Formats: sequence, structure tokens, C-alpha cells
Amino acid sequence: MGARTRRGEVGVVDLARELGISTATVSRALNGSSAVRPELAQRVREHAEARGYVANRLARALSANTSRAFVGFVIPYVDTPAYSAVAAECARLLSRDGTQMILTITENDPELEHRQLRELLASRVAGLIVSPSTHILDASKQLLTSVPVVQLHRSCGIEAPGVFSDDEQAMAECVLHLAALGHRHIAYLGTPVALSNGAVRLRGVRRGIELAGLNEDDVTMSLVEPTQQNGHQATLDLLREKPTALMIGGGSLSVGAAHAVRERGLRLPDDLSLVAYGDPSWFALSEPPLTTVAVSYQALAETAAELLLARLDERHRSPATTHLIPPQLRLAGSTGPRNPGEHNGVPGGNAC
Amino acid sequence: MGARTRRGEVGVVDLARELGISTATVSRALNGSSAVRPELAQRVREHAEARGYVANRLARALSANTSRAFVGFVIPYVDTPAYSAVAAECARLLSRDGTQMILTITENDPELEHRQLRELLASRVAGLIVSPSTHILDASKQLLTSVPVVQLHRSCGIEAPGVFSDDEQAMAECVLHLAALGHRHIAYLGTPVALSNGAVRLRGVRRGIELAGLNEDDVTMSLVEPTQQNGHQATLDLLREKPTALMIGGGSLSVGAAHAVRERGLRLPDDLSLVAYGDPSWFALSEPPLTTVAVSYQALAETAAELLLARLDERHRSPATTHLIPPQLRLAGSTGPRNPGEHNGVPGGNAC
DNA sequence: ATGAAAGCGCTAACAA
DNA sequence: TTGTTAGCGCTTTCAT
Repeated sequence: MGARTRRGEVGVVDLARELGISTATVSRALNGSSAVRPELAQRVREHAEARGYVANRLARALSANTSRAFVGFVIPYVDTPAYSAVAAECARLLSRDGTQMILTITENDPELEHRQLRELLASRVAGLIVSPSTHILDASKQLLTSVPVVQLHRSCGIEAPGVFSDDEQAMAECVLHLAALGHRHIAYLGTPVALSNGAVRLRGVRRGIELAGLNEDDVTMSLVEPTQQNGHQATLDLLREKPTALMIGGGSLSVGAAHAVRERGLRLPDDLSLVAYGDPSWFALSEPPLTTVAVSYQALAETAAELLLARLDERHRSPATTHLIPPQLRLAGSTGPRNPGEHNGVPGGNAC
Repeated sequence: MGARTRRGEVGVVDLARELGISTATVSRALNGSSAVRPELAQRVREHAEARGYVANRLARALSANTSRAFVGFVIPYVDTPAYSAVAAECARLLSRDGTQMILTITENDPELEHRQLRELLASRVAGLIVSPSTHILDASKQLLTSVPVVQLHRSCGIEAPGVFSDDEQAMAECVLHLAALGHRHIAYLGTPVALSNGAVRLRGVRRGIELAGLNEDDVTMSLVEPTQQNGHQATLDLLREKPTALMIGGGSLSVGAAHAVRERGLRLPDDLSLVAYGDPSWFALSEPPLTTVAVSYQALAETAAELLLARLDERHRSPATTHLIPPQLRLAGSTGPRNPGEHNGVPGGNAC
């Protein structure tokens, strides 16, 4: 067909010709094959360097039919650091390994997710880090068996290692904390149980209720898809029940909830004790600073990236381990003793 | 070499054989070439669909030697929504076009940036969206000429369209706002002028000073690389000068500054008027809510994605237009009249 | 230890 | 309108 296009770039053939050796040897030298005379290998590498050679990753990956040129990162949402910041951090870490990260957003849509997974596989990604959509298709799970996968934040019950925040313990602690402060009428705003992390957090809340000797009826619950919008609306609804404490199980929900609480003019912690969930650096800025189930996104990202890279190395699959990152219950000014006199209602005057 | 590996996937050859036609026709039909009998094309597409065919993107891009299979997204930092959320949003938008986005983080390191750009080009990206590092290498700029580029947030003076926040106007307004409140001793914390956006913001501040009839000496300035850490430290330093108002020119800087202000126990706006910069949803949660130069990251992402896609279509380069997204100066409770009596110093007792 | 050559899966000349 | 065939740039088998 002839030179389709050739931006004056150097390729292995050029190097081979210039060095008077074969392309095979060039390739071997550049890939650190032991079957090359070290001195020759050195010479090849130097020449490649001098000529500014950079291997075409497409050709390399296509030819090898498996390489770590690309990995895919699949997340449902963009508007929370739990996803976007973790994605960026993973990209940073993976690039140290020479691996490029393709980022795709499913918008929590199972069909879209399926298409994106297919396209990712069509790019011959070496592996995937995935936060599955809430109602992931079986077909998608099937696709996830064909390549090393690490599950992040959410599990979809496939045989693959995962990195999650260890929320059960933290949520239970949270309930105990509120109960110890005298709260009996608590509201919980979390994510649906169809979401693995929603289920885990709810389990924690239930365990806390039990341990605190509370009645399950004392806790009003609302489980919604994790968006700021939903968090805002659900909080307004929950507040109608006049709980004395509100705990949130989700980062986006927390932001929405905080706005709703402020909108209603509730004073923290006098009118309401509030426990947020997620990235601490923001909530600390609130006044009073919010008691927070603080998740280390940094640790999550690091673990996920390491896990995937390790996975890419092994030819023999190791068991699918689950890695739990313990969040911290950071006590701050938004939680306090239940105020027995004033069942929060009217924004009630000044603090002084 | 033989069948190197062949996970039972269908390829064009399979389709061609099964339909009794040539691979070329299959390819043409699948790519919507007009030179195929419509009825045949239809039959090919249906068969491909039925067989679950998904084109190998590597092979396709390698063969075509130019395609929109991949684009690169290059940013310096991960810890601010200005980068990570915008990256994720762009990935979302680009995927609608069937384009996969490779995300890389330069850590604001010119050498790393250069290596990453080379590797991105080695992946034959169709285009790039780039937030250049502070001291980008000339060699990197050179690389950026070989492919359609959109500059985001920061410009590095190359011939390429850009999408920026129109900060000059907003920063000037901001100074005027503070001056109108009676502030004469203002501090400005921004990013270095080596950064295009740092230069723009500073220009805005200067213009505001002029318009407000202030003296340049009235404004203490500190220009640092935009990290929360730096913002925190620089704010502590600036506060020693006892300004009555502090304005910030950067998102990460604002978070660091807010923490520093809180740490010092300053009451807003009594002890200090504070203007933050960046994503409004957080700063609104502060107490009092922070007056903010609110940037629409959504609009930035949309514009950048659209611009790049448009760029990929054109064969004839259109002029490198600059797109300015106007931020809004959102007045809130953190700015107020200068308190002439009390030159902020000791955290001074209770508000009541 | 090295070279020759056959592909990886696709697209695009060129011919018919 | 369709088929034949030569690559895209690299890796890897097989032979030496």
C-alpha cells in the first residue's frame, strides 16, 4: 500500500539499518531480553536514545497482543473526589510503571458501562480498576473475567480483588458515639443496598443500633443513589421527622445534606448533631467543623494501583483478596449532647 | 510465528469469511464508506452485531495511522477539582464521540511532563488537552505542535486554542468590592506569574487597585505554586502583616488559606474579610459562607471537550481561538465592612 | 546470540 | 461496487 504516512519518526527498522543489525535484535535489546550480547544491547539502547526513538505503543501492544500499555479505569460519577481524585491519583501512580490509564465514566448506567467495558477490552487494556454501576449487567461481569480486575469502592460479587473503605466498623462507632451523647432519634441517610458499600454501611449502622441498645425504630433511614441532589432532597425529607442526629453514609450525600441543614437554619450541634462522610479537608472548614467518617482516598488509590500492577505481573492468579482501608471517625463540633429541651424546630434565635 | 494468541474473538476476517465477502468490504461497511451497496452494508453491520464483533482499537488506530481512538489529557495536579473533576467530566463528554481519554499527571514537573507527552504521542493520540506545567520545556512545546491541542486553565504561549477562566475582570471586581467596604490594607495570595493564570489574576488585581484608587503598596502580595500546603503557609505569613482583607487567586490555595484563617481563630468578616477562589459548593458550607470567585468547572470541561472534538474534525486548521469562561464574584458572609476599631490581632473573645 | 520472516487485526491503495 | 494485497510498527517463532 505504500507509506501511508510517515511523520519523520524513527522506528525499529531505522535503528536496525543504522546499526547494521536486524529489527529482531533491536527489539530484543530494547525490551531487555537476556538473549542479546550485553555490549550490543547497550549500543542499541544508546543509539535509540540518541535518535530519540520512542516505541509506537499501539504497534507494540498489538503485536504482543498483551502488554501493559493501557489499563482502564471505570467509575460511575465525576462529581466527587471519591472517584475523580482517586482516578487522577491512580493515573499518577500507574504512570510510574509506564502504564497509561484510560478513564471512562459510566454515569451509573449499566448499558453505557457495558459498552465502555467492551471498548476498553477492544483497546486491549492489560487490566481494569472498576467501580461497578449499581445494577451492573451480567454480561458486564462476564467481560470482567477476561482480564485482571480490581474492584474499587464497590464490589459486584465477581472473583476479583477489591479495595474498599471499611465502613461497617466506622458506621457502628458512629451510632455509638451519637447514642452516648444521648441521641435516641437518629436519622441515617445512605446509599442503596444494591450497592455493596451501601449494604456494608447499613450493616454497620444496624450493628451500632444493636450495640447501643437502641430500637431499630428509633432510626429513620433513607437510602438513595449517591448524588448531591439526592442528598439534599432526602435530608429535607428526613428532617421533617425531627431527628436529633443525622448521620450520612456517602460523600456526595454529605455535601447535599450539609447544604440542606444550613438551608433549614439548623444550628449544629444544638438543633442537630451531624456526622458527614468522606473527604475530611472540606468538612473541617465548616463551622462548626463537621464530625466526619474520614476516608483516605489517597490510601484507596495507592492500594488499588498497587494491587492492579501486582495482578498484571502474576501469571498464576493469586486468590482474590479484599483490602479494607479503615476510615476514621473524626470527632468535631457538629456532634454534641442531645438537647432535651428544644426539639429542633424553629431556627430559634441567637446562640448567645 | 503463528496464532500468537487468539481469545475466541471475531475479527474482520471471520466476518468476511462468514459473509462470503472480502475483509475490505467488511471494513468499508463498518466504517460507513459510501462505496458499499447500502443493502450489503446493512447486512454486514447486522452480522457483525450478531456475532458480537468489536473492532480492535489498537489495530484500527495503527493501520489508519491516525484516528480518534485516543486523546490525551495532561494535568499537573490531582488534588483539586479544577483538574480532577474537569478531567473526569471531559472523559465523560469525549466518550460520547467514541474517544477514549488517557489521563496523565505531570506533578508540575517539566521533565516528567515531557516524557509523558512523548508517550502519549507514542500512543498516537488524536489530540491533547493540556494544562502545561509551570516551567514547560521548549521541547515539550515542540511536541505539542505535532497534534491538535487545546490548552486548559493555563496557556504556554503556543499556537493552540485555549479554555480559561476569565479571571482578570473578576479579580478586579473583587478588589473594588473590598475597597468599597473600606478596606485599605488588602493581602493577595496568588499563583506565580510564570503561570499564565497567575499572571492574568495578578493583572486583574492591579487593575482593581488602580480603579479603586488604592496605592499599590496597600496590597501585600504572595505568589506561590498552587498547593493547599503552600496556601496554608503563605496565608500564615501574610496574616502577620495584619491585613483587613485577604483575597485568594487559586482553588487549592483557597482551601489552605481557609484552614489557616480558621487556625488563627479569626472571625469572618469581623477580623478579616476573605474572598476564596474556585468551586463554590464547598465554600458555601463554611460559616459564614465564603465570598467566592466562582469558576464553572462544568463549563470549562464542556468547552474544552467540544473544542478538541471540533479540532479533530477540521483538516484545515482554524485560528487558535481563546475561550474565556467568566467566573462570578459571589458575595457572601465572609466579606464585610472594614472594622476600623479592631485591627485584627488577638482572636478577641466572643461574637456576642 | 542473531537474523529472516510471519504475523497482530485492521485500513487503504490499486486493480478490476 | 468489490476484491486483492500491501502494509501500519512492532514482537516473536523458527532456524541458524
